[in-house]
Amino acid sequence: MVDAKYNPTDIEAKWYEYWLNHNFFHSEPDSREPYTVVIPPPNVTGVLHMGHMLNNTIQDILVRRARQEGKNACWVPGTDHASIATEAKVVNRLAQQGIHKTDLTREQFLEHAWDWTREHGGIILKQLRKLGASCDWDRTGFTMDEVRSESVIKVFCDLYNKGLIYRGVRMVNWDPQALTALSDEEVIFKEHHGKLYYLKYKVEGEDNYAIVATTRPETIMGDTAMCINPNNPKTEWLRGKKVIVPLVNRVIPVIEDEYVDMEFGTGCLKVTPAHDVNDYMLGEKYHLPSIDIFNDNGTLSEAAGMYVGMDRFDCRKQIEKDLEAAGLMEKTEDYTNNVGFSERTNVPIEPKLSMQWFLRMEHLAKIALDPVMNDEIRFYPAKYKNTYRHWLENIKDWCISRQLWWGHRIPAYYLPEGGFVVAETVEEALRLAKVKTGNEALTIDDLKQDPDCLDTWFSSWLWPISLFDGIRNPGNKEINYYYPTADLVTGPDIIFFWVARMIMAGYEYEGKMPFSNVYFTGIVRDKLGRKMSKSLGNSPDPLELIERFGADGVRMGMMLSAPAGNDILFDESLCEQGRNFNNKIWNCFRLVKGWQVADIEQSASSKIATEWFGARLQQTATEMEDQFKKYRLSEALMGIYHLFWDEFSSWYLETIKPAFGQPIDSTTYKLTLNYFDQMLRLLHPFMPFITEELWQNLYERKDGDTIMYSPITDTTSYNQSESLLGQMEELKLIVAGVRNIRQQRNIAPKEALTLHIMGSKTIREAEQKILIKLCNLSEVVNTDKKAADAASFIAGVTEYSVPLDRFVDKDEELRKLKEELARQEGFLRGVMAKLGNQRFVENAKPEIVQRERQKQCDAESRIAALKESIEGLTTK
RNA sequence: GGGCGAAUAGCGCAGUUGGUUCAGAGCAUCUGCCUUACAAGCAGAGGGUCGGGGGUUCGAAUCCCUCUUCGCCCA
Repeated sequence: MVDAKYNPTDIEAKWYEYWLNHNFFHSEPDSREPYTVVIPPPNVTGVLHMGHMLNNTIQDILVRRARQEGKNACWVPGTDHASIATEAKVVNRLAQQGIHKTDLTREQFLEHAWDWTREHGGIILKQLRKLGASCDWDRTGFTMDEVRSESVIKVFCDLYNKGLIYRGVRMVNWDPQALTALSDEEVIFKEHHGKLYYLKYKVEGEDNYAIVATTRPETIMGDTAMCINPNNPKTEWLRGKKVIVPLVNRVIPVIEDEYVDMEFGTGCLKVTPAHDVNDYMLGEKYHLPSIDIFNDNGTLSEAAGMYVGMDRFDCRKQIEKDLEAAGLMEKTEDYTNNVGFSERTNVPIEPKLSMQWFLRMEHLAKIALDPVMNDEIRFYPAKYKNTYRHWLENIKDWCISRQLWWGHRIPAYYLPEGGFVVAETVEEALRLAKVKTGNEALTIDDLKQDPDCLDTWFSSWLWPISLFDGIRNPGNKEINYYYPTADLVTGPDIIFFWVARMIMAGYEYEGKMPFSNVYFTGIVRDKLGRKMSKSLGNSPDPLELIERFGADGVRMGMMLSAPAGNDILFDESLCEQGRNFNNKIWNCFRLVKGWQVADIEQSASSKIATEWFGARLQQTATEMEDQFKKYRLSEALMGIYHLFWDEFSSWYLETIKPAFGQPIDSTTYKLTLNYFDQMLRLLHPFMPFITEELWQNLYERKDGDTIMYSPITDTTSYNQSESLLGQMEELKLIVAGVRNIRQQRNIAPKEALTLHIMGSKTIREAEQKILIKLCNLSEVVNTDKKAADAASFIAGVTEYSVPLDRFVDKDEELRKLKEELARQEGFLRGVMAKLGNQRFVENAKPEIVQRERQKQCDAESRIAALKESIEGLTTK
């Protein structure tokens, strides 16, 4: 223990291994109160980014704190299979090897996907260990492992049998790159700067044109009607007519519907039922034909009849030219609109009619709304309740099928004679098929399983249940013990994707909420407020940060300015602050453990200091308890930070510190170690490594001891000694006053000063000793008469002065006194105005009025003292 | 276009039911210090009238209205 600087690297590795070797993170059901957290599963092949750092630091803090509170804490880690993202990566890798996905069988492709998962999988979980995450690694789950997969299939069948899952043709969000449908939640709307094209539709049998404004001229091949608003006088002339689609020369009817926005464009809307959600609804309503002009990959299909095989955006450019050449384009305008992009592949979504599986949401939304609205499940911050309600009240059915192979294959089996059955196994499917068809000759080979797989979120929503095998084995020991989980820590961006759906699944399958509290973290941004992204290159490498500042330092950096729900503007200097704090703790430890201890009597000043700090520590512990309850983690951290650095290091240690070469009395020493121990425990959830290191070295410990299971300070018996705390605060003010005088007059710390206490104020001798020590005073004297050349200050309601002789600058002193006098008089005027207001005295609560009278009293005595001093200086 | 939220010190934030000198702590800034644990440190200082306007009240950062600006979600 000689290093003047704290070196985290070795220490962190050492203790993490120690914790693992002793199985300290592992939980089994027992008689203690459970405290369960399930990790928001990151993508199995992802790598750690700053968002994970924040999120997992918070979880670890909560879990470690719960452990110290004597709960049976269980933090279950795991990953999800990230259907689209992983499949895309595997497809890319195959492409580099010259292999096309369609060249492979499903089984061959999945073998490649599993290879990929084995190669890249779980890196992120290893990285979390560097952060100090105290996950129960034995319980690591994966959405595609056996337990989770069977759970997903079982739930699908169950919901199907309940009539909540159906198959149907709907307009879905199609990702032409990933070649799959997406749910509404996976579409991100972005501003797109494009053009508004004004196309000329010739009116059949007339020499007139109707003008249609559109952002997507390439879809005209799919037009099957033109629509006007029946209330619009400008378009009235088109009523009942037919128009001719430009270039295509198809004759389409003009229909009328109030849906059309009269203000937009020309008031004429082209209707393309196959390629626009709203047009689709019009198509349904008026029984319009639907012409699907796109292939799955976004190129023009045979049905378009023109531009076949051309990409949709190339086609837009080409058709613009062709329309102009044909004189059918009136004009174009610059136009900005919102276009949906795929969350995963970032290509523009193509609305597409297709056959998909859907989950009805009405029932699930209903059971999920109330628990949040009535605070059975609490959101932090609570403002997200509104967002949540709004979504649930406007919910649409969930498209759960994906045209992918990497995922849980939909357990629907099509029959040779049409129709299908849904079953957990193919054997069961065959049985059902025989019943359904009455055909006993059917074999498994006759059944064709649906090729699609399920949305990844369809497995994630079961996570808090499936991790404890509650779907396959309802009522098992683990699910009974660990469910519902306590806290969920996640980002508000997945409130619909995940949080809401977990609540639905929780009530549907367990009849209980999946968690009691949801802590929504902010988004980690750079210090300019930009989102961290690979393309901007503004995201630091978390592991490199840990190398530079230590995991504890980075954890503290993340927490320092991360109140729940607020974005954090990440700046490395925050980690630096964390590292500095570690260093401070380290050096305090060196100081304290370096003392010689002797069996001598405790000094009166040390007695006061130890009593004061004991009360102060209790106070902070109590405040932290309250802040943890409110999930105000940054404030809890700030509380212990302030206690350790300012109160303990700067005040307490300076007060009890023995003179150079002198030993410390054993009473004070023992208490100091005890305080140190208690503070390390309070700090441990935030900074697990350094606290374990120092805790282990504070006293003799034996193998198997750990701070992880050391209870935090018990505050139940806390009897906050107001007077003890108040007295010390007053002493601090006096010390600050003297130091200020030194500073302003440039008096060296070595120069001993005298302190005069004016008036009748008495300071106990032990307290005087503290003043003498901290201010380097030669003596403290009570006096009525102030020395002529003295600097003075007011602490509380008492005036103190320091005779200065040669140091004093009389004019400067006078100026300061007068300034202070003016301030006090102004304050008194305010108070008097209040007290002079009869309505205040009559209406305000008595204690408020009393408080004002006290203020008046204090101000008057301060003013008197100041006047006296001014007079002393001027008359001399 | 619909909904939600925010605006307090240079910066990012706290401020519970209106009432203690209620305008706060952190970082940053400035000044002086290598004082025998720590310069990754010690000691001290300055800085905002609470986005603008109006109202309720004895009293408003806090409640109401309005305007402005910004953010998020949804369409």
